[in-house]
Amino acid sequence: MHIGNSLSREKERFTPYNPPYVGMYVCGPTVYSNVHLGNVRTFLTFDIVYRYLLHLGFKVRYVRNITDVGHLTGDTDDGEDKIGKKARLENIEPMEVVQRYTNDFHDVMRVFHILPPSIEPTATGHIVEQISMIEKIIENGYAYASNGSVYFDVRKYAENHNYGALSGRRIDELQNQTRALDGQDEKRDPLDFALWKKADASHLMHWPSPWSEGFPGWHLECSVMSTKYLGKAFDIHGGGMDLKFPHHECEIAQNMGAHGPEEPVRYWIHGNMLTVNGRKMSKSEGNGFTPEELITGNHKLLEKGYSPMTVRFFMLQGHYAGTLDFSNPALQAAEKGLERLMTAWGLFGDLAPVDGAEGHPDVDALRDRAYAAMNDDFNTPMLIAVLYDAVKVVNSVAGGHMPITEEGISALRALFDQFAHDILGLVPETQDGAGTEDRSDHLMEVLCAVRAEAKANKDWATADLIRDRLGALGVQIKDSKDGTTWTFD
RNA sequence: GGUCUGGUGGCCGAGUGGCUAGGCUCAGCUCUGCAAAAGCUGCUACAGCGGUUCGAAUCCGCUCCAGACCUCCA
Repeated sequence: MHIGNSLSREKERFTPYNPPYVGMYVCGPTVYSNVHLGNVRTFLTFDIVYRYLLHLGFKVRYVRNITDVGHLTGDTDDGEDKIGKKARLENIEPMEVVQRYTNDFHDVMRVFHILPPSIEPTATGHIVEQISMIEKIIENGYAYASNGSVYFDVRKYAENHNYGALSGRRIDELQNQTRALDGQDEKRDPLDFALWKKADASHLMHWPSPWSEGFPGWHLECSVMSTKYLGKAFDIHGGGMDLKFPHHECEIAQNMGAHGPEEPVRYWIHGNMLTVNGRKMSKSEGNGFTPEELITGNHKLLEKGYSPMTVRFFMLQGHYAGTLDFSNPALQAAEKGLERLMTAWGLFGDLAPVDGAEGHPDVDALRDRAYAAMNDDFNTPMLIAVLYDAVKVVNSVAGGHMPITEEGISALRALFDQFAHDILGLVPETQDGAGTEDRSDHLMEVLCAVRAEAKANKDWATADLIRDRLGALGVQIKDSKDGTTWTFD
């Protein structure tokens, strides 16, 4: 298997440090507002990585954090904690903010069938560890305290480390660009970043430390929690493209500043952005959808509602490393495509072997291509193309156009179960009121029997009446040689 | 300005130095009482200009265009 490593900018063969164990860390959300679809895309990307590694038999420890403190609204010293700000605005405790949006995040993950990680640590749960990591970095000479805050000494670090290796930035160029920023009096150098910030009187979230009553810096929690649960050097670190700099660059610096020269992460994976009309989806642009808006279609940029599975499928039709543009025609195409895939998948129930000397489908070849697609940097669009070839096979067999053996059918079924279900996480969307399904199926059988009787008598008026009236209710009738089937909207 | 992505047929979106991606749309055919579904067929693209090559959309250079990051953002 090969992974596109953003550290080397090349596809590299995946070899874990300690097989069959794999450690994977993904930067989770900051829980101060609702997640939008752009966030969902990133977590979906790593859901696929996680699922595929599990499918291959790896024992994966998947750590995805919740950032519940520490990120400021701006770079200046008077910048306010986002969570604190929200708490002030809504007149509630910061931890209420955190809880509310953590719950929301979990709900959204569930709606999109994104598996929960093995460990979901929070920044506030690791204040002690963060303080001790700062102490280590100071001990090693890469950080200094100043007026109750602690800063990472980027210049000092860069003397014997390659700061900027991940993002391709050169320190001298960064220097030029940062010079203009203000509110940096405490720093020795504008490039330095905070490990600990002294809290001013208005700050709601603060903890005691050797330096001041304050709160941890922006990038520290991920270094601390990845080290704690995955070790000083682990296999995969993921996150959105927009975290590459400065967040991940700082993480590397903190890890190496604290623990020594070993690269903390072997494979960096960055998911690309979701765009809307060519623009990055973000909260400030007002072009982000919440899942609710998406499902109901209640948003000015949406022509109609789209189901979570449609969106999941749509996102998987593009490769994670490229940007993906969110548009109504593209969503509608995905909706139809998914329906065709699901319909074929549902046909397995009544698929029977068909005799024939020649023209048997080569299911082994399909499976090989499916693995080849996933092994090539989790190429889900290519996998989906393979699945569509399998759809054609299923439909041909179902239509009696193609011979197949009993083994062929079960191999085909396994292909769908493993790749569409286990790996892509696609499941048929449940109709409202699952408990009523049996009864409505029985009712449909009755109606179809009546209609078959009418058709046998060439009473087309009655047959069409039944079909049209059911169609108006959202039930599609499809006749074939072997009988009649139906689908619900 | 720097760093980094990308520009593919009507739309979305893969990929590869030479051989059909796939989905959606559209047209035709088969099947069918009609319809739908399904199957088959067609619409054959790779920003522009140079270069390397027997051969490039795929490699190299330049140009143009778009986007992201460089301040919090998945």
